Amino acid sequence: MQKNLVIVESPAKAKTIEKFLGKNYKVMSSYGHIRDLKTNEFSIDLEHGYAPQYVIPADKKKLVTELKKEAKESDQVWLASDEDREGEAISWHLYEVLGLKPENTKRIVFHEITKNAILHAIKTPRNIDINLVNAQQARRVLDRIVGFELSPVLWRKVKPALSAGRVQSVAVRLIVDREREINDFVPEATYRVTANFLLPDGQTVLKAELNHRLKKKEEVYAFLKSCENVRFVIDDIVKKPVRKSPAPPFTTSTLQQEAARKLGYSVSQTMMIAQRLYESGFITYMRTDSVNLSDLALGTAKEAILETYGERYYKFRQYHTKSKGAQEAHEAIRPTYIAHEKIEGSAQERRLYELIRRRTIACQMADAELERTTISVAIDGRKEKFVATGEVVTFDGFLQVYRESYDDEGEKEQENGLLPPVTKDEVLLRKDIVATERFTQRPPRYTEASLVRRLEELGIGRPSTYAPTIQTIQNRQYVVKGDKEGTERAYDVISLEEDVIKEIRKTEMVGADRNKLMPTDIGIVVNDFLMEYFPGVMDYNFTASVEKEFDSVAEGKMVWTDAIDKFYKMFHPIVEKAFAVRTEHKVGERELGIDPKSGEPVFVKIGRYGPVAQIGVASQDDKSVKPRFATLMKGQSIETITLEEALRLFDLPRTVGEYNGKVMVAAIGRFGPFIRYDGKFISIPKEMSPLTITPGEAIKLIEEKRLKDERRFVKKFDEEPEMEILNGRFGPYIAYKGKNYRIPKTVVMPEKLTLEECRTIISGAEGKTDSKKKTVKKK
DNA sequence: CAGTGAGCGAGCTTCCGCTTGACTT
Repeated sequence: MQKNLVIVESPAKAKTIEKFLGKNYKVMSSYGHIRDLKTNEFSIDLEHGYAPQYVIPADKKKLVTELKKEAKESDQVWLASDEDREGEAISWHLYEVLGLKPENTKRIVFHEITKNAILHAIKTPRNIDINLVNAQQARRVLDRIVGFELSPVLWRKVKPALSAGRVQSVAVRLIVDREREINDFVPEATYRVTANFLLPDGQTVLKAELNHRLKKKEEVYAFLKSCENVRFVIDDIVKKPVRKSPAPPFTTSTLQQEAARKLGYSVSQTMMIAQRLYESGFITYMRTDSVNLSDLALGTAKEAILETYGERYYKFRQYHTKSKGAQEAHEAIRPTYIAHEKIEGSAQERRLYELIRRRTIACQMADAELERTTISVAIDGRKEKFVATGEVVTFDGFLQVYRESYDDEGEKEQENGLLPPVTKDEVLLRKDIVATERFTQRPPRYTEASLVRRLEELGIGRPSTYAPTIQTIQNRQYVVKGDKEGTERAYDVISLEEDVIKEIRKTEMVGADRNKLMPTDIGIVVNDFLMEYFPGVMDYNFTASVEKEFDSVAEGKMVWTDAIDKFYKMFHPIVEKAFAVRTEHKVGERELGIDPKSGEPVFVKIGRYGPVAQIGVASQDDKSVKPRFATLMKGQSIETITLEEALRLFDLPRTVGEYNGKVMVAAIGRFGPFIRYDGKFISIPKEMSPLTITPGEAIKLIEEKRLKDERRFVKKFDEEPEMEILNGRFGPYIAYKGKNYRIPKTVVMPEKLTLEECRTIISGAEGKTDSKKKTVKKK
């Protein structure tokens, strides 16, 4: 029989707040939105001013009934969802659905979860801001219109079950555009000239680089020639102090980036681990775009720094969120108790916590101070100079705790540390001068985290959607995360040593990539199609420009349905037009030529299940005339495949030969190329092709597989037939009731494990969370 | 993480933002 009911968005938050408010307050959570448009219908009434048709999702019904009951029994209901557009809408939906009355409903907001902040909020309630709510409705309705009108166009023109949307389609475009930039990239070569000089002591070496790059080989020869018999003199020594400041505290996006670079976590992994830290009360909320720190956090960070590092290392800093739309609904991501150096939890949780803690502390620490020394060496008779730069940390400051990582690390030239002591006009002895051919770098492919950074820069997507968006574009097979083989490239090294000029040719590997996002054929075709018909929605500034409209709505300067009407009147006719375009062929289809055997045309296109080659066309009249199909191989693209390559695909399945009286057949299946032999399937490694594999190679694969299968069974238990010890790709493991368990490294001889020991291993593993992977849906 | 193994003429599909679910017989 409480007097007051407070409703917040997150249950973890509810738990903490309840402690501050005492007996007269009950705090409950709405678990985000409690109402939304129907999931499988358009749900916007175009005839009646774009009226949204909201429903309570099935999994929220129980919760809503409970909230209703509690609200009825309370004298006063406090709607305490976040202070941003979505939060305001959540409060409004609660108000409507729970049937609340104005006289006993109050809207409150607080920016940090402390007793003071909450008590202050209770003292200063306000009403629901209907303009802000309407801005959210406009956002929601626009996204539904874009998504549910574009997707069906793709089903018709490209492939069933595809999707398009304001956020995901632009994310795909970024990746497609980048891949094209990479394809079109022409590296330019220049010569980078470095020299090693001996100081007068005859021992110390000074390494310096020429202050400009040479373009042509003839220039290099001329330059080296001119260096043969000249004096090199220390021309200038400049020392300059440099300061470096710490990075701001973490937001969702920067946390995702740093966790990827420093800990190797994927974007969704980071979010799952952070969620657990949040629920355990170790960190503040993990979905935020704010870099703001509460006074409490600033104070405790100061204490921790003063205690551990001393006054010299402390500096008060306040960060402000730059992005315009940011509402500062939450704080930055930080430890709840900064004094806690370590936490209990899995190794992953501890590492992420430590990262967050270090970043938070570092941002309240003093600048690092460095001294940068630049030494220039004059060449008699030339105006170019050799330059050596070195940086020495004179005061480490925040660097003692945290060093930010960058994506292009390792590509940068190594910087010198301390330079040897030299004096002006000192004459140096030339050891050698080396000119190395260097090439300009192609733009980098996106990683999950760098894509998030780019989306955030463009103001597209929100902290809660970065990870799901990246999942969606991979689920739709617009984009794959994968590796790319590098190619070999030759470069010249021309050197002057003693009085001899020598030229040698070396090779290096370039362009190799690991775990990067690359567009698929489907992604490219869909992107190009959308770019042709819907350039407005695909524009990188589309979100920014509609956000401006939503802002006007939020400020009460515009009626939300007018904003939608303006957009719809422009957008819908284009959808109609895109539908109406009669195409003989599928979007993205390409005719390669004529099959010499049948005289029929050969096409490549996006088929029902992905890229496919086709010989002949279906006949309208004669149903028996059927085209033939063959799936493209991994690495082949409908953009680049040739007629010959396409025709070869129709050689599969192909009889490779016989072995022990049974045939070996090569083909491509769901998981790539394989050999079928004696009712078994053996994968063909990617160095070989099913088109060219020889009987000898196939037999070798079959024998290897046979050997592996024999070694697969390590041990069985008669008393427990479901318990088995097996050899897998990653060594021995225990299989039990459809689940697999790792055998600890401390076990040297797995075959000696007893049933009891196996059980202990399993019960030990059960305690931890095991990420269950969903198998590909069949049928 | 731990083994899988097609098809291409009609059944269904889809958006973006909030938030964490977890059962009865």
